[in-house]
Amino acid sequence: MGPVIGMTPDKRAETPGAEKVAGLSQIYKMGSLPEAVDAARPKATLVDSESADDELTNLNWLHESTNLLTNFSLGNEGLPIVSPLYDIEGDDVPSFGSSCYQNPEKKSATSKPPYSFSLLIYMAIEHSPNKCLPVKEIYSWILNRFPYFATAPTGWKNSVRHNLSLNKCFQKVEKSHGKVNGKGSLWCVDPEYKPNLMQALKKQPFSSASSQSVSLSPHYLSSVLKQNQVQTLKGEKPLPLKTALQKKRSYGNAFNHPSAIRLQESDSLATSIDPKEDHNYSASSMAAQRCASRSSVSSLSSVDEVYEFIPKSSHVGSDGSEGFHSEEDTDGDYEDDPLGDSGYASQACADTSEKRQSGKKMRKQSCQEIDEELKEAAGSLLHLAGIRTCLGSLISTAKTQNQKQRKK
DNA sequence: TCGCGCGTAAACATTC
DNA sequence: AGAATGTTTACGCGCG
Repeated sequence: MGPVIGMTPDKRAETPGAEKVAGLSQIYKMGSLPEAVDAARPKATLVDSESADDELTNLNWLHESTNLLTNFSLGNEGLPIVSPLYDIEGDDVPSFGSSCYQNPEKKSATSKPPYSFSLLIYMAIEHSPNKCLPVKEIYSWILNRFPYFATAPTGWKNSVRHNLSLNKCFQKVEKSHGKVNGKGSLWCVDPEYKPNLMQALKKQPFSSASSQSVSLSPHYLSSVLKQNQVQTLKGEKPLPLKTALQKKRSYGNAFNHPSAIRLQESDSLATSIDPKEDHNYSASSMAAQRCASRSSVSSLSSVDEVYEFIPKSSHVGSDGSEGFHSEEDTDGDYEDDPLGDSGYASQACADTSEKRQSGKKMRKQSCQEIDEELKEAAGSLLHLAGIRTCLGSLISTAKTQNQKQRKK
């Protein structure tokens, strides 16, 4: 697929699937623009905290970070999602000049879409409310968006499946334990690879090139908190949160985004990568850091918290013994789909309330996790504070006793 | 020229 | 049994 020039975000009215997806844009409007979230929220808090910089050892920074974490515990609304959806929906992207962003999808009614299958799949999945789709719905989305495929040879479906299987960006999620209705699994985008996909999308000549800024994940902040804790334990002055964050941020994306590591250190990394393993979007470089960085994934989509991914290398039995289940049963999402083929997307519109509820559940869950981390961090700090107080009182007691003894 | 990303085709296995 | 789905392999093409 070669690059195709031009694309306008507002092609809803022109494509069959437009109405369906238009509803989804509402969901995305729940979230702020990536930069807005990333920059505005945390930074605003940090600026407020400036006055506390002189009191490095007090717990103010914890409160500040609590505020930060609260901001990030709201689920997708607070997440710095950088998504092609912004590109496509376009509603929230003021930076699009129509001059550089015409309508390739419109064009693609008769010609091939400007996206690779990987990106098409990515977009399809990202458009889904739950950020995961069965193959069939991926087909549907692509067909709706790119009528080209309606007349194209059926081989493209094979290519889609081929991409899903081969591309490490995509992870399979078991639909449900029962699997009563429908075959196959749901496919999600591995959050670790989202930056890579975004990068790939940005490489499209018409892409929005929305900036990819470092996001502050709860885990990331937590790590800052813990680092400060350690410093406190060591008797060192912990850095004010603001400073600590800036320090970590100074490592740029490399700190948080494996993809960014590749982008910035591609040379060094590329040489250490087994090309065989490195399929799309430098998969192995990502995989290498996956275990370690899983907890610091910056783009915590709802899917991240709800599903565990099925490793592609492992052939998991249908019983899912080694496989993964959604903590929340996805049956409600896909099974008993009365709409058949067009099903998921349109159903998504109809089931918005259900989705919202499940979204709330997810957010609740993530909130709880974050709360637990916060509690843990706060607990440790309080513990330290307690120890300090005890030590202080012990020392003062000892001093007074010494003085008394001397007087005697 | 070579490596890489990508598209395509095909064979095969699994599941429903 | 047949269709849908998932996996794997192979090959060719374009690009840097």
